[in-house]
Amino acid sequence: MVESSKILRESADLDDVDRKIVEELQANGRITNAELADRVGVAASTCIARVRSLVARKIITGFTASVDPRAIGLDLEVLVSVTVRSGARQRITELSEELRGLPEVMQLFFLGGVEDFIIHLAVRDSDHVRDFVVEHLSAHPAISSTRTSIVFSHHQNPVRMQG
Amino acid sequence: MVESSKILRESADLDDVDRKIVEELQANGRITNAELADRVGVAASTCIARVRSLVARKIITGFTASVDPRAIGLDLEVLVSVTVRSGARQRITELSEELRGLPEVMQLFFLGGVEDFIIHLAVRDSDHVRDFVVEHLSAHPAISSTRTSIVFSHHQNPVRMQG
DNA sequence: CATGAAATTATTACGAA
DNA sequence: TTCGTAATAATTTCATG
Repeated sequence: MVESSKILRESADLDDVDRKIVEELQANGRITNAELADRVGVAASTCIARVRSLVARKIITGFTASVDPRAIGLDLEVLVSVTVRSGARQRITELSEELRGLPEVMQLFFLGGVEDFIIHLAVRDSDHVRDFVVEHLSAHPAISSTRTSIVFSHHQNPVRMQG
Repeated sequence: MVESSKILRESADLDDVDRKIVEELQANGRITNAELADRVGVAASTCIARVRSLVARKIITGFTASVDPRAIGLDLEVLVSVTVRSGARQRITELSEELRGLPEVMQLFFLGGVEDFIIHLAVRDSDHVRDFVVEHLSAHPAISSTRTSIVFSHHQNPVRMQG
């Protein structure tokens, strides 16, 4: 089925206009359509159709405001590495769902390797970390061990085209 | 200086309207101001002033489109843990600046603990990971060791109020 | 600070190329 | 698909409470 795999790749293929739109919207997701159209060099009506197509094709998965955790009293970020008890691996999915719902959890990486998860937390202080780990991790029957590291700084980049 | 520390905290303090705006804009950063005002229950002119204040106070640090790396041919995500050579710790800052500029790097966590960094990469395939590690990490004089883990899945949550 | 109203801009269907 | 246009809708300034 060479055809269908080619079609699948083509459907995600971005031309120069799409690429520029994606770049601009990653840098400023609240830019007006008119301004975006100007920057990209197409008509406003073309631009809005392109943006909708990018969203419909799930190339753009959403638009979000970035919030500084420190600005709302969450002064401490940590990464917690978690190892799941062998024989409880089938419970990883339900555990991950549970963790995702907790307000402290900013990110969850489900991994292959020695560690099964890494949890990125934003919390008030070190007492809050301890409470989180005790309540949601140490006590959990599927969890074998955890390791907590302080995050001194954290940078997030836009997704960039490569190759 | 009880006063000044109180003032600092107050300046970041959000009332119910601010909290609702932050929540809505994290869920949909491209919502119109009119719609946002409706949802929050204030006049459009009030709403836009609140949003600007949140941005001016750096509570909202930006607005971005979320892009699916797989949709643009970056089919593999990995975390690379990096340990810096003791005696080269003062070079961590410059190394981090260098890494941030690379297109593969989506996130960079600068840590306290056994590992000094964790790098979150989006790449084409395993050859691409190997090339990245060889070119930018193994060869670097400040780097002592690296460990790479495949990311099976990755979830990102909005920042949520706590307490 | 918040609001409503007025003026300015932006969004968006749609017809034509 | 792209564009220009025209109607609709949103944004933003500002005077007033």
